[in-house]
Amino acid sequence: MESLKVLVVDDEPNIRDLLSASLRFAGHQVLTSPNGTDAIAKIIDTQPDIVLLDVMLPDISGFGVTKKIRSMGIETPILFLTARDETEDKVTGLTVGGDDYVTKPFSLDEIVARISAIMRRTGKDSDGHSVIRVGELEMNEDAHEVTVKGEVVELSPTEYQLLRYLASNPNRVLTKAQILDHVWEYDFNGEMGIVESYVSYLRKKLDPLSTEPLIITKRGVGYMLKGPKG
Amino acid sequence: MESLKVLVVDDEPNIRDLLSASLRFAGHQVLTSPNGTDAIAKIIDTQPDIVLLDVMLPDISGFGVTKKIRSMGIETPILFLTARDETEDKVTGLTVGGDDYVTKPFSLDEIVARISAIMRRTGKDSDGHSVIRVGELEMNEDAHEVTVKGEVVELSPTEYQLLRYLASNPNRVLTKAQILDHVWEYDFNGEMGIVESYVSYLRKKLDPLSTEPLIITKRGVGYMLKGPKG
DNA sequence: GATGATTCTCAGGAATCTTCCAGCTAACTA
DNA sequence: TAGTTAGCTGGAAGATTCCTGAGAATCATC
Repeated sequence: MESLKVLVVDDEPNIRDLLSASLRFAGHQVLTSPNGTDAIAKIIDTQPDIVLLDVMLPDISGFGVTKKIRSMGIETPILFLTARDETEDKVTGLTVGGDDYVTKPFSLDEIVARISAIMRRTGKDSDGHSVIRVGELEMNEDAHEVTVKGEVVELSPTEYQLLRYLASNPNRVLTKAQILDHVWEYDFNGEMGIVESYVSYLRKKLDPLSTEPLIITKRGVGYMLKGPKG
Repeated sequence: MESLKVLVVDDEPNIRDLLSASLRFAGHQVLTSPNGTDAIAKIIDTQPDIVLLDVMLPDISGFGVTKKIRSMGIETPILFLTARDETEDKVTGLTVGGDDYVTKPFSLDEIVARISAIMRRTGKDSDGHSVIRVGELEMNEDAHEVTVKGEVVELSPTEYQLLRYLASNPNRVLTKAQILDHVWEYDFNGEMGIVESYVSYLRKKLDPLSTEPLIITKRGVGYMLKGPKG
């Protein structure tokens, strides 16, 4: 995906920092805003490509911000951030345009994936293919379907996210800490052993279908998904 | 359907926003108008392909707007938006031309379907196929008839709309939130469990006739209607 | 009104997924 | 080679998600 101008709106500095660091690293230009009024001003002023918008803000709610900017004819797609317990009834009507939502606590990979999906749907992403291909592995993001040499592999949500993170960084060693930070929700406070478990699950499902092991262990460093080139 | 120029006339900003977001996302060009006089001016000025016209407007009623523009020889088809409690008598006689009406609160899928139907009838939609085909499933939009391998399946209105939304997006996972936003009326504030119920109803009716399950559950993500390609 | 279809909610249970643990194996080091 | 460390994997408990039958409420039709 090409570089985007992203506006992050959240009153918690931790969340803002987390998201900006991650998105900057992904090559995007990031602006932040701590409340609704400031967000509206920044949206008008800087015209971002996408807005990550917390629903619960100290002054105007995320919905209020949306109404305001939409009434001004600004069509910037929005990814709402909502607490898990306030979703259900309040969320209706959010997914009609190009908009979408994720529940807190989220994982960073989730955010990146949703941004890609929105950009793809709104047609603003030029190289928008929804299929990740690494060697014999193929991930169809629309259908959420994974195949190895054409054979379909059924994965659980976490297995899918882990594989997507690995497949998005082929031929590059990712430490367990990195994997934990990207794939698991940001408030997860378990041990890194869980990454080992899920790598094991993935191997058990993927390796029987592939000609050579897909996920390589770099002892003392981390894991790497081997692609055709490297 | 090719891109249309749509004029949305309603005094409630929420409704205008909802409709414009949805129609813009569907690839149409959208203009909005908050009252009757402004609407008449915009219709004359911009010559839209279709008008979504609220019957209850602050100044001139939707009927008044229609009379006015018809008297000027403008034949633009109109989709009326009426409150449910407005008597049927008032509405009958509206649909004389290519016109049609939906009652508030409507579902977005309903609106999109009605627009397609009008465009088909007035012959302005070139590639207007009224049959949706996905694998063994066939939905005839004109006859409102569903068949699996040629066998007719009787569906309730909601079941039909749900299936149409799924069939319009084959091989693509749709979240329960998306389904709720598109298939159910916009003021529905129940739980997402209702989607599960209706998927269950559909499966009970469709699966006995098909060779393989049509609706796939992607656990933790949503539902998908599986087509022949994927 | 009465009957039947339809919509919607709810709750029990089934299936699946997540997480942790513990014992084991493989790899490195001295 | 033996000791040490890192990584692998089966098992199990607990949580989550999904399915579905039952029933109340509403709507349509005669």
